Amino acid sequence: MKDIARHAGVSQSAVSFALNGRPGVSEETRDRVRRVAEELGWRPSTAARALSGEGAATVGFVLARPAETLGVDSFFLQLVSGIQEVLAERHLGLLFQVVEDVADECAVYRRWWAEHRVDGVLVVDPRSADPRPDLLDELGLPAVVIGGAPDERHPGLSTVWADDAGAMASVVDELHRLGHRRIVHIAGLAGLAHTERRIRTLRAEAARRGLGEVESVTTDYSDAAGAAVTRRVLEAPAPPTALVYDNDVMAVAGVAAAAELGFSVPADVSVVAWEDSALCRMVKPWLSALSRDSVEFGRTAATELMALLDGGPARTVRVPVPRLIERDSTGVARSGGA
Amino acid sequence: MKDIARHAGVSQSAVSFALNGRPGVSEETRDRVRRVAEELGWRPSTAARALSGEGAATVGFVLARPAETLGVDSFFLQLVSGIQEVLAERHLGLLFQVVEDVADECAVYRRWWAEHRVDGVLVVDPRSADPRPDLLDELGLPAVVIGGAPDERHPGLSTVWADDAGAMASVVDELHRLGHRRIVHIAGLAGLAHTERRIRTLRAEAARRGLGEVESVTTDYSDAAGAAVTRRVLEAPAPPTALVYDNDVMAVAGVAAAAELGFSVPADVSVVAWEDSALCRMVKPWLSALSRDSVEFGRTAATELMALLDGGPARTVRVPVPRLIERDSTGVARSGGA
DNA sequence: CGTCCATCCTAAAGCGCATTAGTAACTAAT
DNA sequence: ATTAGTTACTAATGCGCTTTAGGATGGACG
Repeated sequence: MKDIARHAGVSQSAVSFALNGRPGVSEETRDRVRRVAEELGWRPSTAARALSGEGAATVGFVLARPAETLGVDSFFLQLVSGIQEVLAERHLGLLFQVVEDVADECAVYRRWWAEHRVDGVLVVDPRSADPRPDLLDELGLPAVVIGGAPDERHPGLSTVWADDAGAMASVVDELHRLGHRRIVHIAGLAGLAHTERRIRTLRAEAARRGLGEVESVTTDYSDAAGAAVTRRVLEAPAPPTALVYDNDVMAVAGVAAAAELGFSVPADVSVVAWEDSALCRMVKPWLSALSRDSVEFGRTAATELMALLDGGPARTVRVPVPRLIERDSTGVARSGGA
Repeated sequence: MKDIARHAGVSQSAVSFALNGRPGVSEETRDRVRRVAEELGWRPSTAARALSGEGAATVGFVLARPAETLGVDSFFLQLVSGIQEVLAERHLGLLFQVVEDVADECAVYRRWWAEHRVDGVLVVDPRSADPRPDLLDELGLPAVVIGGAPDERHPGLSTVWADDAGAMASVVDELHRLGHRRIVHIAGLAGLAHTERRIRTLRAEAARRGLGEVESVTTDYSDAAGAAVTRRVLEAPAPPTALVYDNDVMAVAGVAAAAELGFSVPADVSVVAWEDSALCRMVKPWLSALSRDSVEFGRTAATELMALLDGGPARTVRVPVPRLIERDSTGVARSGGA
């Protein structure tokens, strides 16, 4: 900046005013300064900017997952990709960290906050008794919770969520229409907010329709868990005629497990995967799946965070309800399903 | 820090010396300062540190992939996870960015450099005529190239690589032993260095053994491409008896495509996937695959980068050769394979 | 007893930017 | 012609830290 000032024949402050669109310099000077800056390939030092109170031009994203669990999961990469798209427009950086659990995640937030490393964070995998919103409130760190339910207890946090309840209802609706009466839900991690929301909704919808046996089994999202639970429920005395899996990986593993037990899909048992991906079209039969646009989800979340950073109010935004794509793994229930 | 100085009854400089392990303060004072800092929950402001010449305490990682391509790929997430593990020990941040292509990637490096945002970068997917090493050399940005071949033209860059040539040789070896003579390699992206290395090695190994027909077809790593190429080569007059896929996704899609054409695996055609993952055990038959430890790969790369940041010399490190895990998709060639 | 050197510490400068207070020139109002 | 107001700029300060250049004290040594 000193160089620019010299080349343009003005003071450093004038340069600062000119480049930041602040009043106090003539349009003519502003243009000249801009040109010189361009020529010299100047870019503001984020460190200096941050130090003089402008914020770090960075947002944080923590993924709390044991390293081994980071398997075949397209969701997060797509989410991040969408986030980036929006952040890049403003040249905001994304500080990314993978940790073991939520406690570590909180520690990371504290550190980032103390070190003034980030201006805000994106929180994923909200839980039922989640310490993170409280912490972020306490730290005053702007944050967007991705995938949480609207939360009135933390008016400072924005929320971007998909309507799992509506999606689950549509699945139950369709399965009921196809004659299914015994549905088992192979759910995700027990603590997660959306897992519990799906479980509650399934129960409610089943009750509303007078379906007898619905069951939700929580898992760790792994293919192994998907296969194991599938075997267990299909070997029970009165096996279900429909299985709803909370992710694509478990659904695929489940179909394989069912086949081994002599169950054919969809003749003997229908399968729905929550989360559509290439995976769903890589197995036979192609899996019916709940599809949503994860990239767009990320875009929305990032947009909300930027609004928050600009001083806007916290908001709760709902992305479109995941839509059930019917492929070949769902069909009319065997023997009336009763 | 001012607070600490006041509480401890010393000057700010003394505090700085004490906390950074610099000489110039007594052990007693050092301890006292440390205690006070602890009590006050002090953490250095990275911005201030960076501004006074200490570096940004951050390394960069750019993934040049169109958003849609970010599908079912466990490799990168695992790699990043390994990287993090090492960086976290030193409280180094990871600035992550997804861009469309290499040109954009270069632009990101330039920006990060100009903004003093990162102390070094990790480069993935090296290409055959890659502009990045030159750029990084020019900028003087410490960098580790992940997955490249040793490169004497850029003595400033460290390289961490897996021996694709050795791995490919072992695959050809095994397939040859099983009686296969016609092998098709469904390769990855044409420009990538490791793609070309694998193609060259396949050709060389085939020639060495007098195998006639080997072919490598480059793709975009997608399931669609995997299926399409598989159909094409299997419908040819003299179809191959063995298929080597450059990733797990294409292999799975390929097996499905083969089945549709009436080819049974491994009776009619053997399949090897380059990259082992849960996916390989989610289809029938389980896929034989080249397995490597991607998390460890990430750890190694991060370790090398830190060595570079500490002023160490650039090095070339080879991680263990991927090992062929034989499962159920490989077998003796049909009708002698000839 | 004075000199020299360590040791332990302080004062002050500087990193690159934003910002506030201040100045000079010029215009409009009294 | 004096004052107030406006515009276009400059000087100077501070953000939180590191680092360099001293300053004070005390012990060893001639």
